[in-house]
Amino acid sequence: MTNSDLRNWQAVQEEVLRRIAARHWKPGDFIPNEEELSREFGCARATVNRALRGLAESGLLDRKRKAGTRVAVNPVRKATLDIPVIRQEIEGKGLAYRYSLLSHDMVLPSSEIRARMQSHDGEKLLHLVALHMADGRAYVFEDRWINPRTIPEIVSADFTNQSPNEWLVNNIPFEGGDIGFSAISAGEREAGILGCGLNEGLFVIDRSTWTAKGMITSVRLTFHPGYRMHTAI
Amino acid sequence: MTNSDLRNWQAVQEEVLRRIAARHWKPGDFIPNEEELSREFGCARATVNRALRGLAESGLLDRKRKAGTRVAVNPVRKATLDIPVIRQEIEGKGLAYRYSLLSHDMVLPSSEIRARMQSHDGEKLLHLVALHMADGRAYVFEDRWINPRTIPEIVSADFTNQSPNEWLVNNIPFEGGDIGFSAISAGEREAGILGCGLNEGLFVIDRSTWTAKGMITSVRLTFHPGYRMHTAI
DNA sequence: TTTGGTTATATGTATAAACATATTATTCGT
DNA sequence: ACGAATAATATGTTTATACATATAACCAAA
Repeated sequence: MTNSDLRNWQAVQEEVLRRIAARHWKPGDFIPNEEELSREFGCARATVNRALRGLAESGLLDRKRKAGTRVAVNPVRKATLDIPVIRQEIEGKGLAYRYSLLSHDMVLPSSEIRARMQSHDGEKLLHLVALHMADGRAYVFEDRWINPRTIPEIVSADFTNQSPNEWLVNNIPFEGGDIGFSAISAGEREAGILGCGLNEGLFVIDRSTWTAKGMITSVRLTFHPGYRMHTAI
Repeated sequence: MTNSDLRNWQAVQEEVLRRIAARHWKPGDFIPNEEELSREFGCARATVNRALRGLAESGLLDRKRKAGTRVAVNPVRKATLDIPVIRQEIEGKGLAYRYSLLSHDMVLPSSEIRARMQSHDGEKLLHLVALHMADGRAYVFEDRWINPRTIPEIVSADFTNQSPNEWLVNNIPFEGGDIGFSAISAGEREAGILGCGLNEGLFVIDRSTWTAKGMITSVRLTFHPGYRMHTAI
């Protein structure tokens, strides 16, 4: 019954997964400790550790020092999604990418944007609006605020051939950020830019990124109707 | 200039990150190999490996055997999102959870659903519709198809006190799945169930999960207007 | 020039051994 | 009975060493 030569961490991981799936180890149960498992599987404890650490990272196991390892009671599954540069996403689908800059101003932001960008009172920010097209059809538009205090180079950047999205990705490594996903109903502005009907449901991504020096940028990406973001678990 | 005692993998990781952020190592550049770095940092190669592997997993480095390690040219950032059970998501926000089952039938699926569920021709599937409420207000509704061939226990399950979502999470460990995120515009049905206006933009999650035995379930979660899914990177 | 096999090399993995650290369990003093 | 000090223990990490594996680079034969 017990396999006696699981000598690599992938095999150990699969066996543990199998036992969880077979409900041999049920949610909430403690599983044997690393040392016992390593003896059972005939491998080193480090190998078991590697396998279990992976499962804990993906939320399937809960581990605590001294307490032990247990099967997660409520498997909060973690999905990882790739966030590519828009041009690559479009070209990756085999479509022709085109981009146009719709506006480019230094303006005083609304209080909401000012708060999100942690900008000073009365400080102007760079506001960019750009449209990304796939095979000539509107794909997503990018409404972006950038803080020139954090990124002085931005004022001399040329966005005629490269989108702000791509410029930033290529030039400014960021250290952290947060992303929100939501849906809106197309208003006059969105319908006009994307060329879709009023009130169509549109997928929206809001993203803010920063470095140690401060807030870099905050952007809203509003996608064409029917857009679907996809991932596997 | 060179730090001489980065003896744990977190410190190594931070130093590598710092050099990338400082553009000392630019996108596309090869970085020194593990052995060189371990000498520079005064630690074991395994420690460097641990640090770099983590950065590669999060998409910041590209590693290939023999070729070496380079800073990712187009940092496809990976965001991980937690997918909790709906009850927990609601209770986690400090709101009162309630749930009601709107319908519960064995029916012949549409061809689209039949394809997605990989069900046989003429085979009936379990169709469930349930509404999840937070503080008495519609939060999300769950439109779910389940294959009783894969999950025979499902036909005798009682969904009066436990939602299909929670029943499945607690009883059927799954092995794989895929998730799609999109937006729709509220039609009659959605507006009726969620109690929102017609044409409001609604956030939608489509998820299918399976085990080795076959397709388990396919569900569409349609959220209330204004819902926002959130994550950090 | 192309094809195919060989070699060198960087990452990937496994191992034992030791120590670190968090946290539970126990014991002891009051 | 209660809280504080202490021991026990499971995971976490580091190390040196060895071997595995993918593959870039090179070289030779067609």
